Amino acid sequence: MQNSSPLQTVFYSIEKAIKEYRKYAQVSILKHISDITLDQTLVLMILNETPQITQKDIANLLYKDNASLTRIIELMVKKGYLTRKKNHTDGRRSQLDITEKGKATIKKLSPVIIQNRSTALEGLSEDEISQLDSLLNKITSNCTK
Amino acid sequence: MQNSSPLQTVFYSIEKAIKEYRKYAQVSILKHISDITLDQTLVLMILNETPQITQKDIANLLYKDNASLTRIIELMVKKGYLTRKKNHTDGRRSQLDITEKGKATIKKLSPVIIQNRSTALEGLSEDEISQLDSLLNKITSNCTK
DNA sequence: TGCATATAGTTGATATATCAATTACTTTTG
DNA sequence: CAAAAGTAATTGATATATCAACTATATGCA
Repeated sequence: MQNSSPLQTVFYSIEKAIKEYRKYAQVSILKHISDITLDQTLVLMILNETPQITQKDIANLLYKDNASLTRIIELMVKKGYLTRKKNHTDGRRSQLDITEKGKATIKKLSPVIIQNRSTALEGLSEDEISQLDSLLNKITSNCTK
Repeated sequence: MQNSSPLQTVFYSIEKAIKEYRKYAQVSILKHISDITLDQTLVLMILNETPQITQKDIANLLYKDNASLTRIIELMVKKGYLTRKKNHTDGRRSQLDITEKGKATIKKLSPVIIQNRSTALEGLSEDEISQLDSLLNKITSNCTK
């Protein structure tokens, strides 16, 4: 890795892989629902599994900034996927609830997401996937300590 | 991989790794130069190696949209890292030239970028890095065909 | 209790991502 | 050569990323 060229490093491969996956996933989502993004879909799925979760924790799960989450949620409320009100026991929190439209969307898109992932991982064995995961986690940990 | 949970997939590890790397790299760049981003630095380095390159090709190298590149270049011109004029032989192209400020920046930041990468890859063998690369490329190829 | 500190979320400013439409120019081809 | 097709870059619109400052509320501890 003593290549001083700005390119040809594994970081470009990482960028490329995640961008192509996101692009592919977005296109495949849009074949079913025309006004939702991949991230918004993931927010729906997370809320569906963990209804009491805070925006902060959703942000952490998706590796997003709180500010980004605020705006993503805003759009989702505006488009009728969610409602937002204050939490009774803790006035700082928002209580996010999935609307009927949101529920229908989850039903429609969950299998799409699963299918996308499995397409993207075609030809990789379980061992390879777990090694990939572990190598990536090493990089993450090198960058965060 | 038959987990229907939106989380716990390798895609999150990919996102996380690249985001943490970019964050780490950006912080380390800002210790040396206060008004430049990682992407802008990479544009400088690419231009330095390939002075005649088009914006389109820079965009392809960095996996960015042409529109993004236009705006990144705009900011770099505004901040005095580059100049832009029309190419004589092909009027559609821009001729981008690195200013003295840009050259000084490359000199200062090239070793920083290399150091960042090597820190991020600490503890990974060459074999592991090339396996990581190859697994990521499989994902990319699954998503693009 | 009462203040310091911590936490959840918002807002502003700026940078980037993405798609579609458009401009300006070039190349191809009939 | 002229029209058609292709290419490089820009622009507009919208979504997201990121940092810093801020608001509102909650909690810890003297």
